[in-house]
Amino acid sequence: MSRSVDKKEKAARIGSTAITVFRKLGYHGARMVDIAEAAGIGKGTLYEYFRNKDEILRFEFERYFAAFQSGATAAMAGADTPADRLLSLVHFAFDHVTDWEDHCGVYVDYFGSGRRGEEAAFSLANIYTVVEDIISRLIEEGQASGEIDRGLEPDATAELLVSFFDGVVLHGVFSERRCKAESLRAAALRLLTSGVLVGAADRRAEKRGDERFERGG
Amino acid sequence: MSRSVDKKEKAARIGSTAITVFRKLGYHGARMVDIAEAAGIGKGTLYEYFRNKDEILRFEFERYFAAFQSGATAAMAGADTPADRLLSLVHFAFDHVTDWEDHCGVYVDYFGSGRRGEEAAFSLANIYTVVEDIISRLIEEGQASGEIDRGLEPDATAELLVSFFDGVVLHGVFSERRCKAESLRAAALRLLTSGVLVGAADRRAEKRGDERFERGG
Amino acid sequence: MSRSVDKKEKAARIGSTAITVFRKLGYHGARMVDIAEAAGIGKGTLYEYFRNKDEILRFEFERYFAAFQSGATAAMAGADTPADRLLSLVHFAFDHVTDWEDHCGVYVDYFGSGRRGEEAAFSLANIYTVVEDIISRLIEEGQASGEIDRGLEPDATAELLVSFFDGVVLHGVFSERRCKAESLRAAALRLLTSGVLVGAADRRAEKRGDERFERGG
Amino acid sequence: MSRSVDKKEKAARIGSTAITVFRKLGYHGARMVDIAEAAGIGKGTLYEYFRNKDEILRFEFERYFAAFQSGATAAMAGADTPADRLLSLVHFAFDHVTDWEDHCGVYVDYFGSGRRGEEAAFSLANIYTVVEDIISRLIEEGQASGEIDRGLEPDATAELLVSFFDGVVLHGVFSERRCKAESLRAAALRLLTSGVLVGAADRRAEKRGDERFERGG
DNA sequence: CATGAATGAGGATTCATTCAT
DNA sequence: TATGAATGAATCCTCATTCAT
Repeated sequence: MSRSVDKKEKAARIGSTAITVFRKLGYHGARMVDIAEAAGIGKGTLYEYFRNKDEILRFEFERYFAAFQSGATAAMAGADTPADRLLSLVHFAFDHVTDWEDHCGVYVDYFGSGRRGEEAAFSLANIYTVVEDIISRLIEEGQASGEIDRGLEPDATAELLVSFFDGVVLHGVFSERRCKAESLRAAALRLLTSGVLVGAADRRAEKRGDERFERGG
Repeated sequence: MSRSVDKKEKAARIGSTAITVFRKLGYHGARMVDIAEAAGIGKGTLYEYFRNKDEILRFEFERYFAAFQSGATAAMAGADTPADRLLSLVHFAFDHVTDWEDHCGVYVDYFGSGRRGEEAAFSLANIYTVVEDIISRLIEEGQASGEIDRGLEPDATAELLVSFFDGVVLHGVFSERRCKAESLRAAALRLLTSGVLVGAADRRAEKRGDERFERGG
Repeated sequence: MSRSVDKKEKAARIGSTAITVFRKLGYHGARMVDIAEAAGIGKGTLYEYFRNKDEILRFEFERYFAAFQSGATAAMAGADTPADRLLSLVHFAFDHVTDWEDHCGVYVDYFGSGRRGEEAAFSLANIYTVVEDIISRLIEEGQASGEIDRGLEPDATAELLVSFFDGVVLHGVFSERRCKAESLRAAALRLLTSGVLVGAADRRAEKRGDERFERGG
Repeated sequence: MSRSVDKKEKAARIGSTAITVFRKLGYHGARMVDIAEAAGIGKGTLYEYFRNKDEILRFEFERYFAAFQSGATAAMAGADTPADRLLSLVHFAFDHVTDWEDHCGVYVDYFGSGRRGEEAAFSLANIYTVVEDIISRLIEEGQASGEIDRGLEPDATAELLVSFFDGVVLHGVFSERRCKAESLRAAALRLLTSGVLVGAADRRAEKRGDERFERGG
């Protein structure tokens, strides 16, 4: 048993190191030796813990995915209304990206290489489906309870929100960030809740005012 | 003069083909032979038109970048107010992604491989800077004219918008799109203009109402 | 520790084999596979010991150069007068060429390819400078002690002697030798000591006789 | 006829240019394009005048060889005694190297690549045989007439002299010359005629004196 | 368990040569 | 005759993976 624990722990340490290396050198650019050296072990030892290069990434991706799922679940559990749950989710997403920054960068590199339909269980498409479904349902609930704009198409909006989130990740990977994470998060929340344009919000508010009259009438 | 060949045009044809191949096989996965075969030429001929694999991508990236710049400029030129220009830009961005879909996919793959500060002239960071500056100024103008929410921090919002846009691109690369591009675009525009939450828009509208009284008073 | 291999020794064995291959096929004509096969190892293994083709030659050249230097030093150490040292040096040079025959042949091939000023530390020019300086000084000493003809210009003679030596090497490379090494060496020594022409030696001897008289008088 | 003259002349011009290029870039390093460009013609045109890269060198080598032969013959024709002929030959050799410097350099490069027995008609071994035979006979004649030291083995000495000559060439190829050609030539002549060592010449002269007595007695 | 020496499949790139114009 | 576009054979080198110790 203790042996098995040791092995797992060492695999975790290696995997974690590997991500750092992948991040710096790119998945393709990183050689097995680089990882081994960074982990302070021999090249051959790597293969005692992982079948091959891909396997290391899969291992880490699983951790990443699991952390996302449990974190997202927890975030939503702490909120009452659908809208709050949505905002909590966004907050969590920002935190998650910060905590798993290197991972995110690596996945852009790795999954970006047109490997699309390769394996259902091991792809971002997978995580997307899960999250988009959650958000879509959240939106529907929010629309039912009147908290969320009924004019939005739940599926499209969900996909869009996830896309936006990806974009924030991607942007950090592609270019040095110019603004601080905090002001970015603030802008994101403000934008998501009330949009950019003053006129549009007004018009909608007015329209809704009319609706109330009409309904009320 | 020997066999007359329009070198410029042939280079364009090869580059275009290469992008398709890159998209399908990934930049790393695509072998020079693959590109040559796809272009219906010999392996060596490739090197008559491009110094190496990288050069092909650079060539295409330049075209992509140029198209983006001129397109964005044109889009904004056709609009009167800052807010309209912003919306035009968003519209154009969606069109651009559609027109240059393969390119976008390839760049995610290529630039994702931690090659960050390599060369100023050849990186997405470059395009980002340009666009973010434009948007930032647009927001400031919109805020000055009262069209855009003054609570938004121009720089952060600009970076965020570009990030969002990237996200939409990335999402298409990473997973098969679930919604039609049209409904996605509609959702995006609605979201950008008035946000998701009903309450927030209301609250803001009300606040502004108060301001009017105060001002008026 | 894994398979214990004396890396130093193996590198030496590979390098030595490589020289043989270079000699037979020419530096350019020899493919890495040829070397690997001759050494009884895999192509990739070569690169465990040497960064590239060039590096193999450099490695061997260093050995050759070191052997020359220590050998020349030892040869001269065993002689008393400058003239003896010079003759010892010539003897050693002949021995050296015999011992390092393949090397010499390879260097003609390698350094002959107009790569002149490439790298100070790695060129025959280097070895030449060292040797020519030694010989030049030897001649000066010999002239001072009256053993060597004072009419000779030390620098030019030194360069010439080294050139002659090179010529002997080169000749073996370019064409099958017609005479036995021994008779060649004998001829060289005779020629170096007293020249070819009878008349000249006589004339000089006579002149010197006159000088003696003049001095004596 | 004029056509044929044109062709020949152009071939000569191309060949001459090629030698310059070979000299600068090495035979292997020089690409056909380099030669074509240097000659101011198209790559394909090269093949109108020469079957292939090798052929260019052969063509030039033939010129070089012919010039050597006729020059050597003329040099010897102008001298009366064997010893004078030998000295004339040496003088001519020095002139020849100067006139055909680039050629010499190229041949070191080209023939140095272990291509030994390839083709009798096209190799330095060929030229060597011719020259060595001439010199050997010259020495025998000189020995018969008493002008040349009878202790020298004609064949070995001939081979040696040619080797020496090669050495002077080689040295110029391998390293920047330190001494002026003139002082080198002077040293060479002095060395060849009377050697380096004073004592040896004396001893020999004395010995010969004894011989005279003995013979005379 | 740990290791690193050995390996060869695989890919980018070069360049002499051909040949249609 | 002159040309340069096209070509693929040939070669260097990399690196994931194996395996003897």
